[in-house]
Amino acid sequence: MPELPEVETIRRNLEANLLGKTIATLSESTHPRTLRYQVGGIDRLHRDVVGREISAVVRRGKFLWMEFSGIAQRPSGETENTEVPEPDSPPALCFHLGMSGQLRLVEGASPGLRHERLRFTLSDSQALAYCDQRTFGHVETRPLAPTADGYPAGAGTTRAFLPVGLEHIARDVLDPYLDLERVFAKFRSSRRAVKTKLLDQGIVSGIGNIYADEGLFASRIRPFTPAGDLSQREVSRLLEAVAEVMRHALEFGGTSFDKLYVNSWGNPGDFASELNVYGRAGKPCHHCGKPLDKIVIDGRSAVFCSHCEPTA
DNA sequence: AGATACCCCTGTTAGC
DNA sequence: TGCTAACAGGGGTATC
Repeated sequence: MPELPEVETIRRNLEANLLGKTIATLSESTHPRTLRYQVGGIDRLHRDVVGREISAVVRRGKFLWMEFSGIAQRPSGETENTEVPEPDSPPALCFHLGMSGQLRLVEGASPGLRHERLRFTLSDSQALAYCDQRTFGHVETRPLAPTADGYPAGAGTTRAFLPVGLEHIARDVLDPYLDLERVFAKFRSSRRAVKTKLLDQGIVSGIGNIYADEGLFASRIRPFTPAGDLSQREVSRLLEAVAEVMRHALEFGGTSFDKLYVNSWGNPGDFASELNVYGRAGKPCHHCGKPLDKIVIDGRSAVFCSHCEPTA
C-alpha cells in the first residue's frame, strides 16, 4: 500500500531512468477502471502522451505525475492539426497507485506482468508498465495550472504548476512549503480523532494508515484523541514525528507489508521490519512489552500502545 | 463547509 | 477439508 515513502521511492526510480526519454507507444489494452478519470478515454490518453519527451517526474503526497517538454515529437507520418496550436504546457500524465498500483520499468518486448493495465514503451526499448491488482489506482492526463501559493508543485520540480483537479490535495508532510498554520487551524477546529485528521489529504497529504499509526506512536499521542484537544506544540511534534518516520522509511526503500508494494525494479522495501505498531496488534510493544491495542476509528483500524501513548 | 456513509476491488485470512 | 464472510486500503461521491 504505497504511501509517501513508497511513492517517493518510485518517483526517484523513474526520475533517474525516464528523464529525457520519449514515450513511443501505448498499449491498446487496458482496464476500464484504470482510466475512469481520463477525459476522452484511451484515445485521448494516447494523443496526449505518445511522442512526448518526459521532462520531470513530480510527486505531491501520494500523487505522481510526469511533465512533458513543450514540443511533441510525433512519429513520421502523423501530422498535427495546425488549426489547434500546441498549448504552452502539455498535459501531465498523472498516476495514483491506490493500494496495489505499481509502476515497473521493464524491457519493452517483455511479456505482460500480472495485473498489467497499461504499458508505455519508450524511445530506448525500455517500457513503463502500470500494474494494479485491485484497481483502486488510476491513470489520466490532466492540464497543468499554476499553484495557488505560487510555490513549486511538489517533489521533483521547481515549476509551480499542478495538474487540474488535484488542487484539493494539500502539500505533504515533507514539503518545505506546507502551510503549517493552516494545518494547525484545521486540527484546532475539529473534534474528530487526530488519526482521522492525519489521514485527510486535504490538510496534509502523503499519510496513510501505516505512517499515521507509526507517527502517533513516535509522538506518544493516542489515535482517538480529538484533534482540537492537542496543543499546537503537540501537533507540531506529531507532524515532525511522521516526517521523521517517513525519512527513515525512505532510506529503507519503503514498506512492503503485504507484497503489494514494490519499487520500479520489482523489489520490495525493507521498512516492514522497523514498524513499531502497524500490523502488530496483540504483539508486545517494542518499548514497554505490553500487548498493543487495536481499535477502529472512523472505519480504519488503528494500532497503538496504551502505555506508551498516554496523551488522550 | 464539515461530518458521515458508502462504494469501488480482489487476495488473504478467519471462522464455521 | 471446504466453504463463506470479513478484512484491508485511498479517495471520490452523495447526502445531510
